[in-house]
Amino acid sequence: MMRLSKLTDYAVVMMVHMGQVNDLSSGDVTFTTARLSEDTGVPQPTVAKVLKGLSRAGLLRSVRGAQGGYVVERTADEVSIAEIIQALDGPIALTACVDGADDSCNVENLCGMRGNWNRVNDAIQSALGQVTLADMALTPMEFPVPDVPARAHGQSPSTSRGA
Amino acid sequence: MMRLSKLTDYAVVMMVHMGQVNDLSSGDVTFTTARLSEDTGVPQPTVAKVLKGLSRAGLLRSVRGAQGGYVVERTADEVSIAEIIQALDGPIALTACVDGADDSCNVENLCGMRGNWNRVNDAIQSALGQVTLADMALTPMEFPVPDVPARAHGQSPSTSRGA
DNA sequence: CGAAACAGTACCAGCATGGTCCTATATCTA
DNA sequence: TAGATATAGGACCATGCTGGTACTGTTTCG
Repeated sequence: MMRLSKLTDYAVVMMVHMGQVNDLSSGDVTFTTARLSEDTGVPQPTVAKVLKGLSRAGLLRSVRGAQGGYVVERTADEVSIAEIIQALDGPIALTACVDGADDSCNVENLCGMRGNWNRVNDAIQSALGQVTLADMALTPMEFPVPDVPARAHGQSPSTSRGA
Repeated sequence: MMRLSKLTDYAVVMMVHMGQVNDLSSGDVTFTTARLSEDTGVPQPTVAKVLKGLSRAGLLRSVRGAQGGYVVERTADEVSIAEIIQALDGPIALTACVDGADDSCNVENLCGMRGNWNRVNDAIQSALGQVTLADMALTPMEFPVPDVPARAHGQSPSTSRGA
């Protein structure tokens, strides 16, 4: 469930990547979509689409023209996952019964309790808001997840294609 | 983003409804899909599909044969939104890079940090786990949302077709 | 034995997502 | 100034998933 879009996934990856490169160069590196495409393996047009969204949301600054590209505006610990998600997938809303829902809610019988979804959304929003890019950049493999498929509630990092 | 499936939405509505009816009758009422369809306005086959999932997950008990139907197994405050979501939409996993992803992750370059999505998922899981059906059943209309379309981040209880 | 009601599966339509392409615009360099 | 570079913005199409339906089987009551 709640499979967030690939675009968002890419976005996080790219933001983390840019942050890391930026760190090494200790300066504001300008990334072209071409370079990011190489670095990540994501096709160039798609990279463009992702970065466009991020830039529109203010997470990146775009520099047009020759020698142009994208520049990160904030450090990794200043950007939350929630922001990235919202930048690409729109507002965090769990139910389909959001404002635009003209005729979705004509099933009056089952509405009436719908407003309470807000609190669910808030909970999620807050949860996502607490995870920053810096968290996502933490040591890739050095996790307390041995190769034993612990599976608390599903899903181990990479192994588990066995199923 | 993260639009959870309608099925899940229906599920929550039905669970809440059954809980309320159960409360009034102070007993274990047996609900047929036909009745729930009437009560909620959701087409019968769809109701069946939803309840089947819930029953398979152990949230409901099914009684086959004549006079059969579905019976709620737990009270509203014992069932979390997370459980319902998982019952219908599968495990709560935000990224597409979950276990079954054989070739999604062959873009090795961008993987390596993917494991960290787990913590995000955990955060969400925990957030959703704290909201119970009882919470969702709270006073439908008595919310600090007047009839002015305030729309903080969308969605007012029942009005909203006005748009 | 027949009716009622769930179980399971297969099937189809609609729609959002993901990805591509094209054109316009801005900037740098020669 | 002219050309090259690179983003901005939007349109466009294909794929896959979701939502919904129908059909058949199985269980239980009367």
